[in-house]
Amino acid sequence: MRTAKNDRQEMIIKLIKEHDISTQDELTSLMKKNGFAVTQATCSRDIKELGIIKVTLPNQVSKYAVLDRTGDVAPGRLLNVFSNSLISCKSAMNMVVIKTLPGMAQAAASALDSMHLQYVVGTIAGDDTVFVAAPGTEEANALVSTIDDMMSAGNMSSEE
Amino acid sequence: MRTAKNDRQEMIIKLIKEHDISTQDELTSLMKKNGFAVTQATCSRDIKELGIIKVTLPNQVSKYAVLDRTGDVAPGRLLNVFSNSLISCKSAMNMVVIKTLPGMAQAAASALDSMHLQYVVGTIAGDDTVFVAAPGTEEANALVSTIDDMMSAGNMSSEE
DNA sequence: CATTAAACTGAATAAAAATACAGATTAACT
DNA sequence: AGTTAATCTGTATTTTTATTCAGTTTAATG
Repeated sequence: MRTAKNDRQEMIIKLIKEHDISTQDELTSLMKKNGFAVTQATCSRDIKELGIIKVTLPNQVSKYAVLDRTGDVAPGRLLNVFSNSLISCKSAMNMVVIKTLPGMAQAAASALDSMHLQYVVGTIAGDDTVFVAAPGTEEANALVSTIDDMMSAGNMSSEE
Repeated sequence: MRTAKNDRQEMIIKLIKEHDISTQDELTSLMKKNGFAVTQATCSRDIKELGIIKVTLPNQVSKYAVLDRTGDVAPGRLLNVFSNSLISCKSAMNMVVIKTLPGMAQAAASALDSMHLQYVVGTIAGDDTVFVAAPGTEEANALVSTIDDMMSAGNMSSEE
């Protein structure tokens, strides 16, 4: 069921994505302009529920940003989630192409990101494929080995 | 040169990585236990400088976390929304990998697209990463320069 | 050195965000 | 419907964070 709260939180996400908002009072005003009668207290609660964060940009100005929630997991679990959803891993020039179970690519990429592996310049995920950019062909090959190792490590089905 | 401030900020990062800290007062106490006589005001300033954020975990508990900025944040003052959402920009062979604030990649890619820059063959965006394909390595490097310029556009004085 | 400017920091305070409390609304069940 | 429990939200307040102001230290230059 679609509640008023759902609509409100959706609008909050929309506004935060579209505008540079740096205080909850600002957000509250914007919400009112968009037809949502809310107070700062409610915005505070919604922001907390939605896991929205306040980031400080390099120019020392801060603003709210919507954070995707896959990021903060314990390392062990991370490796597990990652390795269990992988199907294959190959390199193509300086790119590593990882195949995952359907719908797992986002989670796998996010897990990979938080491992901070050497040579990973960046990752992009679709539904069942992750692209990883490496500096060059050599590094991409090295990454494939590393990831292959993790795939076998994760099969030792012991949990935390 | 290694200043007292450097040491202090390094310790702050260390403590935040190792402990679950949810207020600056907590951090201040921990700092004191580790031999750094600081006040909450200084912690606040350091946290801001370091781009450290406060995240709300899925269980609704919040804590500070070090946001990975890949170390190479571009200097200078950022102007518009596009450049404000960029964190870093590197090339890897013929690819340009752009890191953005969480949730900003789509917007950044779309903004980039509408600029019709030379050499941009195509872009694809995840949550906080944009891949840009260029015809070759040279062109990718040129693109990085162009984007770096945009990131520091509007700075008052020369670089630090 | 001496002088001036810049960077840094603490104490006090202002600004912003989170929450206790109470009333209102909704849900679930009899 | 009536009852109870749970969820939700605004007001007022507390808690937390950012900043102002003034004093200090550090750095740069004559």
